[in-house]
Amino acid sequence: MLRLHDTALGAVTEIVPREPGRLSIYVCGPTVYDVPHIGHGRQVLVYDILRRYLEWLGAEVVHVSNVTDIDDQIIRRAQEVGRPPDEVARHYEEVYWDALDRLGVLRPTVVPHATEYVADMVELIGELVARGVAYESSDGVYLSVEKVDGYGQLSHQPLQSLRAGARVEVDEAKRSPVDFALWKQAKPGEPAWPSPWGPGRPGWHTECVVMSLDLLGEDFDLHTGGLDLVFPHHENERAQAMALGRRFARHWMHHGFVEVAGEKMSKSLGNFTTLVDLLDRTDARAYRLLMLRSHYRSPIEVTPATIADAQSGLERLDALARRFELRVSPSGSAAPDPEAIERFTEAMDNDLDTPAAVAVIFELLRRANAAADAGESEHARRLAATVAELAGSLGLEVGQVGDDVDDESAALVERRDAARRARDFAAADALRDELTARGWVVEDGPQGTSIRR
RNA sequence: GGCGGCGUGGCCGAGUGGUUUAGGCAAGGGCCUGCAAAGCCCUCUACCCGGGUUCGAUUCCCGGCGCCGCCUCCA
Repeated sequence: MLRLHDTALGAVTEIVPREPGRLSIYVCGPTVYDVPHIGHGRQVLVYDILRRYLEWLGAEVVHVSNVTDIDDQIIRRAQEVGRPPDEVARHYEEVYWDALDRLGVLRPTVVPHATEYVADMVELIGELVARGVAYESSDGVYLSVEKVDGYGQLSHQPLQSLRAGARVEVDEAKRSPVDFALWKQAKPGEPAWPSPWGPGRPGWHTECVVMSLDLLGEDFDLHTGGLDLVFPHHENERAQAMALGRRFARHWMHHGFVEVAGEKMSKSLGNFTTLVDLLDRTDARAYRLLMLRSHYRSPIEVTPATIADAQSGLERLDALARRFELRVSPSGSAAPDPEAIERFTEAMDNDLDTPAAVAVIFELLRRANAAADAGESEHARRLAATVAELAGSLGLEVGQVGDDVDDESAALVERRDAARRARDFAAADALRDELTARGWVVEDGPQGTSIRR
């Protein structure tokens, strides 16, 4: 049974789904005003790994992830580049999905957009106003945080401590500095939708409430996002649902940050690498393995050194796949090792302890090679198949398609084999150098020379 | 100031009140190989500091030091 760290609870707890065998998950998606950085890459990998693992266990996963396509940042960016906001949003959303496809991340089951839900949001805000929890002000509508019992319980920030927080800006329009905007009246030139409070746009915290409840229903299983969304975003979502007396997420899960030199990577610090840049120079699987090797709640350093480290590990997996001619295939092709499967699921069930799960995979890898060296081919095959099965359950595909060998290189391989048969090692070494110069890695096996990139 | 987290071997990174060890990368030695590569075997073996609890603490408690995150832009 899967156990996860629940942010509201502050502890690891058993995840009991609303409906047995069916997990409803809402993942806070991107605001599409800029290119995604590798921190976003970590986010989507964390939830891709969770989803794939659940599906591998046999659960049905309904994975909803929103796109915020109207927001202050998008408007600002649109003004900077002199384009309409919707065009800016469409552009960056396209960049986002392209990057995710390259990362090998599954698309969500449903992708709602904020702009598709404005009418529903207006309705929800209206209910909050009718209940006296929200109020209209000079520039929009705000939620009166004091009126929500239990505000601060998700982030463990008592209201008093928030009031004391010196960073809260005093805003004339708000009755209390901790109140937050549900509806923002449009300034001239800004995109606007009709509402009882004048033309404008919804505040950020409302869309996820409306969309998650609409697509997953009350009491859905899991709401997730980055640690920085705990407060205020998720706290404020929760406040709206509670103010309406609607059951919201059963569990909350938050992941840690990608760091650079010990500091959080973020747009505001400007210390980010874009996901596209990373993918241009790194095997996407190496990035996934790098993420898998640390726990999802821990900070992680992404540097050329840590990526190279993961790449080396990945190469061992690929070498195993070559040795056993493994192909990524649906489970069942070879009977996996039950004891290893058990240790693997034990690790994963323990709050997604992927480092321990990866350790199981690498131990199997070593044992598979050792068994093959000892001539125990059946046993070795079984272990190797388990490696492919378990790695695959985390979205780590080993044994991908072979390299296309051009005719000239193939001819060089043949000449090298001939030279080696003739024990003309000087010629064989020269041919190897030639192949190396063409970018091939040359390996001699029992069946002769083989090359790969 | 409030709340939360972290400090493990050359590096990354799990975990545990003691007895057998995470795992990966790197390094060194060996086996294999015509030489390599790949693979296997071996070695390097640690828990920030001080106090407490305990027969015994890296693991629990208290204090300290250092680092990080959130406190309404943020994955």
